[in-house]
Amino acid sequence: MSGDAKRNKTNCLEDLKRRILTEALEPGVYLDEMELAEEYGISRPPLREVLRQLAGEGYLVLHENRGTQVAPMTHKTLRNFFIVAPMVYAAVGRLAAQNATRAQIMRLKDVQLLFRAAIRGGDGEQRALMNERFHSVMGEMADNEFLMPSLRRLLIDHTRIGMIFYSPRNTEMADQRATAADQHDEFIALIEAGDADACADLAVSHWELSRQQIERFVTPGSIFAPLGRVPNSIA
Amino acid sequence: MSGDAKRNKTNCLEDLKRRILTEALEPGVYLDEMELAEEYGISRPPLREVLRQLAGEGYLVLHENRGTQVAPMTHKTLRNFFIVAPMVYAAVGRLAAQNATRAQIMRLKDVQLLFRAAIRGGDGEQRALMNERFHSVMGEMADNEFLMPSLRRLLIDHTRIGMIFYSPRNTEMADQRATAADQHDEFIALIEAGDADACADLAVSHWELSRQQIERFVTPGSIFAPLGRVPNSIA
DNA sequence: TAGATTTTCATTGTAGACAATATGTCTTCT
DNA sequence: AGAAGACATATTGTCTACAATGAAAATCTA
Repeated sequence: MSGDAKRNKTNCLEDLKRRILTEALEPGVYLDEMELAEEYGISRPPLREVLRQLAGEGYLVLHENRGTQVAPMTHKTLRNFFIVAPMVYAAVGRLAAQNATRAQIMRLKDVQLLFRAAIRGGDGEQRALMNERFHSVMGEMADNEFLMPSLRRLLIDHTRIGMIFYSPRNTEMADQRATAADQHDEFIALIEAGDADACADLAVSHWELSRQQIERFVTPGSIFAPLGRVPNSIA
Repeated sequence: MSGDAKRNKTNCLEDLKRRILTEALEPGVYLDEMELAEEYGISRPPLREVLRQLAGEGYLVLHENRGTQVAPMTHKTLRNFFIVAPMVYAAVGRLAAQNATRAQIMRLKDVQLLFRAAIRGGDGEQRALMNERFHSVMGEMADNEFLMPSLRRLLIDHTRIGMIFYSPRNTEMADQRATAADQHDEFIALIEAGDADACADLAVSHWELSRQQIERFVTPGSIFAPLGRVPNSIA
């Protein structure tokens, strides 16, 4: 049984990411080490390594002696997101067009097919994950270890925010999804052409589309009420 | 003895960071888990947690079943650094001026005193660490969880690069250090005044100073020859 | 002697048992 | 009855021992 331990461990890592991104594990929720270890068929030490790594990548927050929490989303989170996202996305777009390899472009096209399939099928979870992967691949194209950390962090919350609002029937949102998918195709074309300026501009447009969608839902305000406040926080 | 384990663990984390930043542990070097565990008086599982965390923050690179490596610095590293640094530093400067708290400004002043003391004393290691801490505090002032990851990653290599070139006697470099210290004081003043635009501009100037210093030393080219190539790498 | 195969061994990865910390509950006292 | 303190319990953190992987050395074959 222990022969599969490593496989279980990487599966654990990927699956926890998926559950957090899709909000199957909601922001602010506390995790149980024993429970998770048993669930993934590994013991606690390697699980704890996974949790540390996920904390390092911004999926989780570790509280010493008080457990592990799925990264909370507060009102400030959204504000901060709006400040940094356009800057980083534009930079990634530019660099991706400059540095993409043939193999990466092929991967991007594959992901885009899955993305469109998810939209057609009305599968919100898969749509969110494939969108995340699309922009993650663009990040890899940019090939810059100093830009990637912030991009990764942005994509986590961008994906989670997208999951909150998803509603398959709403025609207005369906239109937005169609536009987003078309923009993805444009990304591919511009990257293949190596047109850095246009790709950076498109990244800004793509962001604007997403921003409008978010803002329309934030006005109620209730959604971003304190999800998962830290226990014993002084503030 | 096990009562101090936690203390040893945090000490281990901080000390490894210090050794990496000061290049006491050189880029590309491989670490020995047993050796480190013994050195810090903890067992391997918690040490491995520390290593995972450091990997998540960009200090280390984990190679499955083949050990842990201090993050290498290649020629491309420097190129990528030059692309992202001005963007992130400017953003941090702007946000720090907008969001800094009284307590943070006091901490910044304290760090600045230590920074100047290190320069006067000719202590290159301390100078590098206090410079890192100064900009780290500015990052905390910016108070943006999406910007911080890239800033942290930049500061790691910025500090390591700075350590390579440090020479206490060279008068030209001494002048540059004096200028840098003065700019730090300007940062403090602008942050206290809440002048975001000026603070962003200063961040760019501060970066320019550092960039010039780096470029002067990179022309030889030998320094950034492949330090710490990944074993069995396909590329 | 050169190459390929097997064996050895150092090092990483994991499991299960133990220790320490924090929270919640129950008692006790005012 | 309410609050403070001590205890009990659940959960986190750690240690020792074992398993598995990979690299290097030694052996064998052509």
